[in-house]
Amino acid sequence: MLDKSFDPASAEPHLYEQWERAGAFQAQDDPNAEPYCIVIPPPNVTGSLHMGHALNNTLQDVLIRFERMRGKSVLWQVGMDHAGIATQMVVERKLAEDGNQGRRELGREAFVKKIWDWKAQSGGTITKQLRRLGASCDWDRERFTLDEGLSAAVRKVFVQLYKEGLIYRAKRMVNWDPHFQTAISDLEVENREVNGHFWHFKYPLENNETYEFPIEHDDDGKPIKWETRNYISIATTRPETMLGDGAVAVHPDDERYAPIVGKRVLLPLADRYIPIITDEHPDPELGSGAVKITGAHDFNDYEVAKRHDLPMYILMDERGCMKASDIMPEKYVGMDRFEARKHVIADIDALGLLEKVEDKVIQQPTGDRSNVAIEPMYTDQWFVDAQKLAVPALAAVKDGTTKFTPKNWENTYFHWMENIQPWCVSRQLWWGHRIPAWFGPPLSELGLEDEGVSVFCAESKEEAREAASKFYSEKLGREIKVYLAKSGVEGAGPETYGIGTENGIVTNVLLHQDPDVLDTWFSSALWPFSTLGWPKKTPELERYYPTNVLITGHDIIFFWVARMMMQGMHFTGEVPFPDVYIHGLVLDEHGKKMSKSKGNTIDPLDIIDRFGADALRFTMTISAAQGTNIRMSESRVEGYRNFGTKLWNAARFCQMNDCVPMAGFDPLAVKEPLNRWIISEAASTAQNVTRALEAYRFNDAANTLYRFVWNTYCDWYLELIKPLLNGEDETAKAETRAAAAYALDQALIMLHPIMPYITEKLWGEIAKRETLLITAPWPQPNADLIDEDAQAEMDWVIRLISAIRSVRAETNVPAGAKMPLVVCSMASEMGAKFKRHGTLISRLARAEDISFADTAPEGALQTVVDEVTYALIMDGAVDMGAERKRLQGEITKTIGEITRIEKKLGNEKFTARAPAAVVDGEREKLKGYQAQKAKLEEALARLI
RNA sequence: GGGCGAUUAGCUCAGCGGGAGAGCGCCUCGUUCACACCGAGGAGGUCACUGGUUCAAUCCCAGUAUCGCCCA
Repeated sequence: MLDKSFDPASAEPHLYEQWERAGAFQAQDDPNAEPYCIVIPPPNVTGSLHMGHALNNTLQDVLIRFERMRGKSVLWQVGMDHAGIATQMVVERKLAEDGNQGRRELGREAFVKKIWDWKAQSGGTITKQLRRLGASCDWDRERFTLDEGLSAAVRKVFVQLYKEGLIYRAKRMVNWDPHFQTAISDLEVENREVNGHFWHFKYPLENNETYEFPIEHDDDGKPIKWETRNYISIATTRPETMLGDGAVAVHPDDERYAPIVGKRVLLPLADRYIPIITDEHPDPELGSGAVKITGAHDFNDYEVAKRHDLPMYILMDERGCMKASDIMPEKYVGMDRFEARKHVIADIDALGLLEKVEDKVIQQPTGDRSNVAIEPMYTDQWFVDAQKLAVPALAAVKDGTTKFTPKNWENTYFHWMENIQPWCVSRQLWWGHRIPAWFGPPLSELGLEDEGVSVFCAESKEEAREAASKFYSEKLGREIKVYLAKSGVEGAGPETYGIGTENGIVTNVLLHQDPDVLDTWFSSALWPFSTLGWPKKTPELERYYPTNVLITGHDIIFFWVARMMMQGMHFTGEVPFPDVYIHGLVLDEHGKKMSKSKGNTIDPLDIIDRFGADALRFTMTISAAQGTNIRMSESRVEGYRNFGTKLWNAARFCQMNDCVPMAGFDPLAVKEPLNRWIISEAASTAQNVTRALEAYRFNDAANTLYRFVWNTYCDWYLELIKPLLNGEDETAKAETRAAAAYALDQALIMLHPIMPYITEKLWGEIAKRETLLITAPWPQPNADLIDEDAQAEMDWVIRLISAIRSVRAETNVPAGAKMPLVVCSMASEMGAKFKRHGTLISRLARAEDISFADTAPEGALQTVVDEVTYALIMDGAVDMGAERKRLQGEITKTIGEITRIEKKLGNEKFTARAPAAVVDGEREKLKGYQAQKAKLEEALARLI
């Protein structure tokens, strides 16, 4: 006997173990089974389960379990990424908390070892949490982006792209994070609105020259008043960068400055002269129309500086502190950039050159992890030529090889891909894939004529050494030995090479590997094929690539989807997946993004603890309507927990009534209309759920099941079979028991992908089974199981019972009172129907002594169903006022319908142009309503 | 400034060219042995606004308003 309700806390771990022990999560070997594969969006090794993961992984698991039950050979490829910045940050913080040496004191090797130690101990929390959610991924194939296999894939990709010219090293503007002291990509920068200032400075003209500057204009915009100026006015939101100005630019059409274009101004504080140039970049309408150009510290200025060949003065070091150089005034050296800002402003003011200060809301580029202001910096970095890789990736979505669901996200993808920028992939971190590039001495250092660095990209040290040896030997015309510097040397870089001489002749060189690592997303981009074994031609790669669908949130379309598309197509020649399903975000009850700083996060594990994983999963699934975000509310989860309990109790009822699955039960051989009906309902539910899941319509699938279980099976079927089970007809009883068990099984099977725990538990509890539910076969579509006659008949029974209950309730008949029922029809068909269903109508509607007559007796309660009047005879006082009001209300409603349809049918254009089926349908409806109205009016007339 | 989305019952949301739906909440009644994490019945909506297309618009199109997200 089942307990009164399901206890998730005690049952879930056991069930999960059972699945794992049975090897249910591993793909089958059956070569005839169709393969089905999803790769998990790899969570961070530092991560822990949040609502976004809960949604994302629930949807994946729903599909995975669904396809597994459909008999496919299913692989849910699981794993984590190493999350370069985040992990390094976590471990550095931990070292500091524990009072250990810092990263730099420890040195690279020791520090990286500490991270691995940390990973072994505390990393991967999320994988345990995914198990609690019920995720049926193949843990035996778990991968990590820093695994040897995946790292080999990274090296191969890097080297090949380098050889193809699609990866290059260049000095360019990048987003520099002064906190983490690394470059980051555009995508890792958030533009946040902050209250800042606009400082207006005067830059005096050389030799105290002057010009006439218009200060008043007439209505046509013509200048009418001028003043004599010996300076040009510029405005900036970052005053400290003025120390690195290379020019002042004005728009070529800006006549105000025409007289001074080509002249020079004195850059205050720096005491340098810089030219006034013209460029399209300055907007004459904005500020003074003149713009200072700091080529090495601003993206726009950088473009201007390049166009005009202006010098790029690098002002700061990696921490964002002013750095000693030829152009840096001594007093600012070593100051933090914000400290320097204060001093620059004060010093300009002291010179009388501070014109004014405005308050201004500015877009502050901010590191998404560090939360510090990002500094545009001119540095050497590695870049991927994303523009070229984007071409096929873009085409694949345009031509439908890969489809997004919902489709509108394709626009986002297109827009980004069409405007894609070079991707900065080098990071000045220690945790990640070390860039497989080795630097040697430039040829200029070896007495040969050549500019630039000598770099050797190779998949291994040996290959790098070989390539370098060949290179130098050929160039110098003699055998040159190549040595590799020990890795982990602090401060090493491209300039750290060595030249060995014997007797003044170069005989050997020392190479040094690039100290930087690659962006984590560089390895994540390879995930769909690197996890399957690429570059090796493994059976898994052969079988499961391209994968079937990628499920993710829209926030990483750029970060990940686009990059997987690019790398996948470039290296495998195929798209990584034909479908991309983009789900919404999980928001709090008030529609706000959840965030730790807001304190509005809901912990999925807490929800699981309180309501069970199934309730959380059902909530996620039924809320996942395409194109919508999910507002998470506890009452919703509670409601679906209740749904589980409802299912549980239905099973309990079955158990109490010996409704156990019968071997060899043939649903097609069933006789009782009631049973034919529930089988038919189950079949159409199967059809609808299958279609919904195939189309990623998760909410439809869940809704269909909810209604089938609660509204059809529990509310009606189980109630309707009670009289039968208590009856005398043993044949009918046996059939009903088997049918009830069959329909329950169908519900368990179909609910399993969404609510795996409770369904598996019931599956095992209510009968001896040959297999676990997780591997039970999904219902095959079978049109023969749909019985429209049975559906129509039971629909009538239900509507009749509802109508009688409604009359009783509205006329305040005591709930327990039994009333004689008079069916006002002498049709033989009606008699037959009541012969079949009279007993259960009696029981469920609390009617007795069913009789047939031409007309209703006086003073009875009446209701009309399908044009037949049913009279309930009251014993004692009837609330006739209530009854009159009720009938009058129904008549009014019916007249409303009649009027509406008559108006429609009265429209000649409607009857002429609307499809015949629609017109006929309307005529039928009209007839029905008219008959009903007549019956209702008769009924009203019969009331005293 | 550009793009995308939302506006439907008190709340949270589905639906989407031919009779307005669900869950929660609310009101009334009910502990008859699956379930009070329940059952029965009920109230509640000019489907944001303005135009247009159509025989027919909550649904398609255009515009307006408000809100949200993304990009610059």
